[in-house]
Amino acid sequence: MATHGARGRSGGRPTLEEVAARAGVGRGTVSRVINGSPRVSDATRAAVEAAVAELGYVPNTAARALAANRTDAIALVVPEPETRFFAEPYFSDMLKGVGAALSDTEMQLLLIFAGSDRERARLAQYLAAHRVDGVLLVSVHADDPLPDLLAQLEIPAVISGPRSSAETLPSVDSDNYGGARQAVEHLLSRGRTRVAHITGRLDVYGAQRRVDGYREAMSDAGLGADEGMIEAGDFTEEGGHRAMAALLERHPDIDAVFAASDVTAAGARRALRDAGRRIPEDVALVGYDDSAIARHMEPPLTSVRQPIEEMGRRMIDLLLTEVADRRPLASRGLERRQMVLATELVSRSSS
Amino acid sequence: MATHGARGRSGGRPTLEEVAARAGVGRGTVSRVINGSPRVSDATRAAVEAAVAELGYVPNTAARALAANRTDAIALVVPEPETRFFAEPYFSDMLKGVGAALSDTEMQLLLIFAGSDRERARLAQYLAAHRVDGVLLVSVHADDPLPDLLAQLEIPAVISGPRSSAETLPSVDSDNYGGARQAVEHLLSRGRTRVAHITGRLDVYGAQRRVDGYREAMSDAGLGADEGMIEAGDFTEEGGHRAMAALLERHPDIDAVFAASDVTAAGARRALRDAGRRIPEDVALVGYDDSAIARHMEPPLTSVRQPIEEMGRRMIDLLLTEVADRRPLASRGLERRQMVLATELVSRSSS
DNA sequence: AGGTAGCGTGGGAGCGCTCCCACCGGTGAT
DNA sequence: ATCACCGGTGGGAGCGCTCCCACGCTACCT
Repeated sequence: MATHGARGRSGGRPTLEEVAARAGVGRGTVSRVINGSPRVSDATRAAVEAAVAELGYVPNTAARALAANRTDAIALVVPEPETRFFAEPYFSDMLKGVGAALSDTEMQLLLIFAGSDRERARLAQYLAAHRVDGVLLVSVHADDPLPDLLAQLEIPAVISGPRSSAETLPSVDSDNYGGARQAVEHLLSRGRTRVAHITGRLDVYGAQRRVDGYREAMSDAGLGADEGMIEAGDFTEEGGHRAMAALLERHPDIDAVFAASDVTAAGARRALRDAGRRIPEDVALVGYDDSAIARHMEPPLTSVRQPIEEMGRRMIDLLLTEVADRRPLASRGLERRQMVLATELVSRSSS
Repeated sequence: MATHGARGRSGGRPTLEEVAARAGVGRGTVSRVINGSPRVSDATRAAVEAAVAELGYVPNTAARALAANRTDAIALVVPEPETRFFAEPYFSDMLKGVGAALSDTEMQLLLIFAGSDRERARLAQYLAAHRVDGVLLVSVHADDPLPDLLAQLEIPAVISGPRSSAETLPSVDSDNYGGARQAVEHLLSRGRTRVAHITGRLDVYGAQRRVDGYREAMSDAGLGADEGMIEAGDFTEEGGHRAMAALLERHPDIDAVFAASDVTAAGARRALRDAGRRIPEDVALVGYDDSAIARHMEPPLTSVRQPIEEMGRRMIDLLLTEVADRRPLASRGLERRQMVLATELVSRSSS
């Protein structure tokens, strides 16, 4: 490595100081221009901008981070193995929204997977080093220690699905309860009466809310709550298959199924086929997520669409607010920092 | 924001200096321990490590980056829109290998998409700010300006597929030529004689090499080079469908197809079905990549497997070497920095 | 006229680390 | 005994920036 003194000065990247000299102003002024402070005269600003352009000046991020005690980076933390991340369109949509919201910002987005214990330990170290200004948390389970760690480190965070109705972190979610109702009411409006539900992982709050929506839509329609019509799945295809098989065994006369995810619905479909049931003639099927799977299934799957991209965008908005508030220790608190977005039923031929 | 003087000292994160005081040694010694220098006595090392543990010291990355002029981060740059990244298992496998190779390192991996012009401009700015120590380039087209930019900025880089036979950057690739030969020879050994080829995007060097492999395997078998049996695809399903339809029109007697990717093969399969051809009875089909698609196709698709995870791992090895070499300006140069890994044919019922 | 805002500005101090030089004491060679 | 040497160590200088205080100046008050 080059010796300390020999670096800089000649050849290397230009520094703030050099820009200042070139523009004939002081360091402070250049810094103000770079950071868009309004307290600079137009003439000075122009001179500085010219010097910046001539020298091809690019601020040194490390120096800025050190002096200002911020990193201009936020992390999207996915407490799942890579595999699931890529398998589920949920994440890629979310990423798209997040990317879009960030694209006219100086913020850098980091994608961090924390599926294994080892990765989680690494993440903890990473956060302890305050290498990001804020964290976006997706798909967090009820007992995850991550939110507490973040709170303790005083790192702003926004969570996608609240962990419970008493979530303390700012959150953005879709209306799981309402979405489930939409699905069930749709099936009922089609004349179905024996509607079963395959749930998601029940340690995910959103999955519980879908169960709530199912239950209440059924009882509102005067169709008592037969708990035998509810079977636990886990958001996987295999789980959907298993659950559907169990349901058919208990209630061979089922005429409709609301599955908590499209992948689950795909598993259910397989079990229905195995049992010789036709879709939708014998059994109508509705999924959740409106993913690519839904469109390509045979028959195409009716599904509840969540505005995932939009959720990503809103999460960024919330997080950036949190990060900015951090500085003047604002009167934070009771403003509504929980956001719920509406879902939409996409009707296809499976129902 | 807290005033400058008031930060640190009390309450905040412990600094090197505080650890030094606690351990009763100098700053330099703590730094040496943190960085694993051998020039520290065992007793001193133990004392420092104890102090680090007691204080919960975590080095300040920004300060380190500023002082040492390195970032301890590398970027995986994907010059494609997010969509393709998620659609193709290639990338997720690569990411897995890269992640594995990096997991026992201090290096942080950044994932950067540069599909749009806007994103590319952002990336250029990012690289100009030297925010990463090195770059991993995947799926680069022949005319991409990125490699030149990296060279100009003197940022070490490793490329996955070479851009041409004269690639100057260190690269890791699978044996596209050999893989294509494997595929064709497999088809020939099954008694097929009218073997067509649907290519990938021909501005990708690897796709060209597959064509070469196809051509030479055919002519080595004494089956002249009928250029009409080659049709250009573009790695997409739609392209595969179109190409297959064109081939069938020209040569209705085709009895085998080697497609340059599994996705392409999926498109070809659809066109074959449309034309009433049975697979493999009428036409045998071989793909490339051995992705999930291959396993789930009907019938399951014979495919050429590239050791993508392994490639990711090797790329990291090469890149870390480059990054390290940078420091003592080593005798770089003629050592072999192009790496080619063998492929493997996975035989299934489509052929 | 003197007083007093307030804008636009320059530059000192400091962020927490790495690098390097100087220094210490104990070896082994002379 | 003298000296060069070397492993082990302390701490100064500096990385490039932000923050803030202080300063000059103009414009407006009384």
